[in-house]
Amino acid sequence: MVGCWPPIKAISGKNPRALNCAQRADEPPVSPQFLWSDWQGLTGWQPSADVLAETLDGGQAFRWRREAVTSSQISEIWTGTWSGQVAQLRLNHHQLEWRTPAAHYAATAVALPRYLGLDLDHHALVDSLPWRSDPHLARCLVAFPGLRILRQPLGETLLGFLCSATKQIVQIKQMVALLAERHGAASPAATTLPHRLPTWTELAAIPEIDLRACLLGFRAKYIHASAQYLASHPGWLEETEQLPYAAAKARLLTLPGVGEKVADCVLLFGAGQLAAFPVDTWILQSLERRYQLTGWKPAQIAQFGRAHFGPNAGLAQQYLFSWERKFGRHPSPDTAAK
DNA sequence: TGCTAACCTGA
DNA sequence: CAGGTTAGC
Repeated sequence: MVGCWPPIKAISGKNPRALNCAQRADEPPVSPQFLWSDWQGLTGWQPSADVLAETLDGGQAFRWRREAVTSSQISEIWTGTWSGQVAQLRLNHHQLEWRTPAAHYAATAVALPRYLGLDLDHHALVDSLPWRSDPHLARCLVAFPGLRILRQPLGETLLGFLCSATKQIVQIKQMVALLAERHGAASPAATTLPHRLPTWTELAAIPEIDLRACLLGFRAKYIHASAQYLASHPGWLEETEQLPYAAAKARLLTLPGVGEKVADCVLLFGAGQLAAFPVDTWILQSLERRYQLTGWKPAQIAQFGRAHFGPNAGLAQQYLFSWERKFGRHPSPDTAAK
């Protein structure tokens, strides 16, 4: 079973900022009260509900949860966590708003925009893609306006994608939720908030059998072995993060369980390396169907992707990926247009 | 820059 | 069968 966060009770009501509001005597002492900050507007990004969902829950990250809200004009709230941060996001009349446990406000106010990639000139990045000469790419860009590449912590991203082999997003989310719940530190703000993911040092101390108990299957062996390596090489991930794309990828590929696809995902979503072009089955399918690259092998597709889409190929990849998942479920002999 | 099966588990 | 990697032809 996966734990039930975020706590529904904690979401209700208005801004619980009244610090002088004494805790009621009939409230259970087992649920330590914490205060959410006021909702704050986020500038620099105005995604639709669909694009917000695709960004948070489209396979880049595995620790965001959507909750339906019935009692107001807001239809849903996303709760996510990374590093020591917990944040909620909502769309209020096209305005993206966020809040965090009040005690974390200052840190999250800095960390959230970076996590969402809002410190980058997204328009310029998209404009650098060859959409003028590529009608399918142009169609993908229009279909998901403002879709972002997240900038997640490298170590957590690595863990998530070590879980990802032949698994769907829901299952990966379940694995990392179990890892966090059973082996990660509780949030200092409240027991009802999601735990952190275990650090690689913590993971190294977990017997493989206990990892398997988190539904990891054969992936437990890879995570266990990678954890042994990382625990005995302090600073290895931090150094990897500083390297240029090719060198960083070569290093990641030495970890057990990390192949081409996982390495590129980790670098794209966990290190801001927009040159990384992960080739999974969706991208294989996309380039085969939309670019007539029938029969090309993953390595060839990757080479084509980097050459055709350029230094920000990873951004293009995310649009193609999202489009294929949403619209490409069944083959369509579409735009053979050149 | 070959190719294929085995690897765990459950939506 | 699933958003892959690895061992072993």
